Amino acid sequence: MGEAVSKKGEQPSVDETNFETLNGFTGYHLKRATNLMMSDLNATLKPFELRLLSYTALVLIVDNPRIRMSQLAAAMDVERPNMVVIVDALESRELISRQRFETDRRAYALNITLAGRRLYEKATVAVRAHEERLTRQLDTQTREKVIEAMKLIQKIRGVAHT
Amino acid sequence: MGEAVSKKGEQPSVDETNFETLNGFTGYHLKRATNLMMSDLNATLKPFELRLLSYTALVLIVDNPRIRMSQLAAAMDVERPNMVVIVDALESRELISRQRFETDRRAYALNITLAGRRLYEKATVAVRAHEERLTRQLDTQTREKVIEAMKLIQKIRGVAHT
DNA sequence: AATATTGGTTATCAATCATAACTAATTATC
DNA sequence: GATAATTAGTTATGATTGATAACCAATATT
Repeated sequence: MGEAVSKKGEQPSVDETNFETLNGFTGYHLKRATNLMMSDLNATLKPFELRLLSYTALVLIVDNPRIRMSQLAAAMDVERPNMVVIVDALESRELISRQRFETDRRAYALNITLAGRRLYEKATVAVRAHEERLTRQLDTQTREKVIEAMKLIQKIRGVAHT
Repeated sequence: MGEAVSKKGEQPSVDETNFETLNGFTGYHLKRATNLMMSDLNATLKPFELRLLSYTALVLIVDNPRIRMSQLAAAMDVERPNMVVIVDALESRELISRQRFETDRRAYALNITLAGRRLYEKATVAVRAHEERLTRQLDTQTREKVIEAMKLIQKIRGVAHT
């Protein structure tokens, strides 16, 4: 990206790219920073054989014992069919357990297993380090301000629509 | 979405999801806000039959007359083969033109056409409105601070690696 | 001149994400 | 209390996106 080497003195100076217009867009910067963070996060999770979505599922199951698959899917903004694959993978590694609800025998109660909790703990240490690494250059106040701003953006109802 | 309720003495209380841990992560908020913005942006661009990447290509070609495809691909962090499809589509709509370089006859100089510029202008008005709509709740100072923060994050060299 | 490299292309493949349709169980309706 | 409608989870499938390998033509390197 970005910094190109000034090779030769050609006429149209083909070597440097002008990002003028894009630089004016908040969304542009947001997307690029997010891409970087997500890529780094995935690399961070790889040693645990977790990916963004499977780790997120783990976290939500830890924080929400006996959560249902559909609730988890809604919380993660993932289609239910895709949630099945994620949950299947976690269960086959015995990181979580499925248990029928007695009150509603269609649904499963998802719970973390002991192994799951251990992996969660270790992965979360790594994730916090990753977060610290990538936001180190921001002072605490800035970090909070950024989070507040992101929350405000999320409050918007999609105005333009599909 | 959900505010966590730590009500006690209830049953599983399946209705509210606890996002405690995720809420502590900057990357989580960044990703959600970005997803929302990108989704809204795509909806914004749809009337112009443009998508994130094709619009970005248009912008960069406007700002960088005679840019090469490979330079464009590098600027957009897109693999060259995928760049071809984007450029093909724009060219077949006669929004841009390909022209061989005399100095290097392997490469194409990409230029905006008149129709391309007109579409660019219209689309950019819509994009600016979209930006304004989604960041209206942030005062100017906050907006700048956010952009600065995103730039800082992008400065980081990916520490964890593939 | 022979070789390596670069710009662009084609074909292909893997990963991601969404949709339709199905079952079993529950809830709603009459 | 039977029937219809809805919900939870699942299966199969399809569309879209993004990445890789191999190739041709032109330039650069030695």
